[in-house]
Amino acid sequence: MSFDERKKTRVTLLDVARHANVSRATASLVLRKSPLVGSETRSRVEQAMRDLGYVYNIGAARLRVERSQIIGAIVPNLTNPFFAELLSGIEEVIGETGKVVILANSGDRVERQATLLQRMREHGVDGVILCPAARTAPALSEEIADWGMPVVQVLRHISFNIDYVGADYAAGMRQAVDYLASLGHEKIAFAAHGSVQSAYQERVDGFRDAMLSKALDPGILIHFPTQLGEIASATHLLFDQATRPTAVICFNHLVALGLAAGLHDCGLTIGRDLSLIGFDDVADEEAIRPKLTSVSTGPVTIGEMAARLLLERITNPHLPPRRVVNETTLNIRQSCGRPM
Amino acid sequence: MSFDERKKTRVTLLDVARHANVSRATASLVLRKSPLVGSETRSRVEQAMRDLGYVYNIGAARLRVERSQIIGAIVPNLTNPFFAELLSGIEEVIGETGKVVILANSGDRVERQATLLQRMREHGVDGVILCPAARTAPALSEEIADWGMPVVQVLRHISFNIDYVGADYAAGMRQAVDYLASLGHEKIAFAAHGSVQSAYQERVDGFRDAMLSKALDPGILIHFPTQLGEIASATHLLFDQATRPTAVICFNHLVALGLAAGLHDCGLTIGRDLSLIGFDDVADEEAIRPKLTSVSTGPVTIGEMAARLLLERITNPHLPPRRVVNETTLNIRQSCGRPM
DNA sequence: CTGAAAGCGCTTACAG
DNA sequence: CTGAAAGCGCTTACAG
Repeated sequence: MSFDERKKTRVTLLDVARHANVSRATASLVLRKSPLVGSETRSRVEQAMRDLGYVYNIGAARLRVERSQIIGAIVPNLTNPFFAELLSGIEEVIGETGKVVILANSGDRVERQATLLQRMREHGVDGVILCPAARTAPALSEEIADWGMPVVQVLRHISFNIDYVGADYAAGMRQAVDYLASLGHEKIAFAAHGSVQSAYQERVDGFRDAMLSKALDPGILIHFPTQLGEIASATHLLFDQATRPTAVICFNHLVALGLAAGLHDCGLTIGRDLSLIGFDDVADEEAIRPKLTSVSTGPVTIGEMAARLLLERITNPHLPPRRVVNETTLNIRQSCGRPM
Repeated sequence: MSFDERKKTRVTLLDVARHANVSRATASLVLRKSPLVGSETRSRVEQAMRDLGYVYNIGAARLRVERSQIIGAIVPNLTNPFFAELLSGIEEVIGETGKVVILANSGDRVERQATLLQRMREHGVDGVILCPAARTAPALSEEIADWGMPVVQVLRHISFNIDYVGADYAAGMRQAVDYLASLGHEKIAFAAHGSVQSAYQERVDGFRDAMLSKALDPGILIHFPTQLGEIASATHLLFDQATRPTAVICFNHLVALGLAAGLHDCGLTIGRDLSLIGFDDVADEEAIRPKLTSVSTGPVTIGEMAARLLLERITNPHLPPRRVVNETTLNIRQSCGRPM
């Protein structure tokens, strides 16, 4: 059968019904597994579907029923393995329910994010999981409420009126600082990175608070370039400070990777000349030598939780907004030692 | 306005038309930017859309018109950064056209892949980019043809009847072998990994052919565990062979990462005690020390090309099947030296 | 440039 | 358990 012939012979539910000698209504009931239809009839209809090669048309069904079976996911960066793991968690639990996820990359840009949200509304998504771009106006939450669109924020948040799933970044910083302090470190730097948003702020504030509570100076805060390739060659920034740090806590795994390389290039031995703690604990941390001690935030789990929360929100839109803050754990490996 | 009130007040094209004092047909023409409608009328309608907060319903439009504006993408593994980069290329070019991509993870399992394809058909996707799961029956290509569904295969192929975009893995192997041979290596191992599919076969065959054409023994072929964490601890396999290799070519960047770590654990220095060449050249290669010499396959570019090919296929279904095979390049960095 | 009408493929009361 | 009918929100000839 040629492509064109096929077009006009698309088989519909009515065709199936006729083939099975039932009404279209009955065929529809079979499709949706209603108990109203007898087993003999049911199997006759199912056989007809197979015979004719029937394909359910979700789009047509959606027109009648308020459910598209499509979920949107918007992340600021697809290339970052951290977000890839997040997505994998999301796709896993959404996929299990038979729904489908539309993926989009905002590039951390607000205008593009607006376009994507609009596009998703046009596709009638049942809800979206959004990692808001940096500098997203908090007013977006009111728009979202006006639209009546179920949304959960992941990793970053712009409003308390919308569900949120993230990690306890501040606690993670405390674990890192406490551990380094227990080894005797007092001059601890924070190696920041990327755009300023809630997760950034919580990490920076968490670092400062943790340092202050140990009566240490939280003043060594350095911002590293965005591109992984440039981080290594910016390592010297660590040593251009008024006080030279004996340990560094990294904003995320990209910075950790970059600095691990950069320190090697400087001829320094990690864990001896300088202690290094990573953040996020993506798969790589195990593969670097020395193995990186790192604060784990569990991106896959966060993705799964966000997906579950969204599904609940969809079935029950009137729930009060919830916040799920995942615990962090410090995985102690080989990149920290006592200060020299 | 509450959630429930909103539901019943959904604004339709007819509402817009009435508000703007035109017919529904005219409003529809404005929507699709037809030149048939006068500029004064057009702006009146556009104003009405804004006033009423109209949202275009793609699903409804699709019912009339054969185009869902949805593209499917099926990959065997989301967590692998290589596929994340591929996806980012796909999303980029599909997104530019205003279309949307449905993402799904087959887990490299044939049955799950079948479910996903079915689900995508039900959603009426305009086409799908498929990286076929290992052991996919070639007969799938006939099913796809029967469905009349535009498909392009990426990275792996199961049939010559379907468009394909990949990389010239064999040429990449030749570049790697030639380079090592030029340094004087004769005992070169191939560190394989993962499931057997076309890309696997092409790499293995490419390695063997390249070795034979240099009159070298292609017999040192070792299969490493799937999980990144286990590769490092399996490094000893390299030295359990009848002839001890002086260089290793890795199947992909995961193996390269794992072996780089494992060799370090064995107290060996890469580039001196053993030369190592990576494959795929994901961002990490630059961040490892020593920097890994690696064959680049350009996953982002492949994703972009696959997306473009699919768009062409959709607009012109009768084109003969095409094969786009991307060139590979050898990025020489620091992980290879002369044999000891 | 505009209006009235048919139809895309489904679901959902409603009456039997 | 089944049939006839209305309707979801759009597009597309067709006639003006």
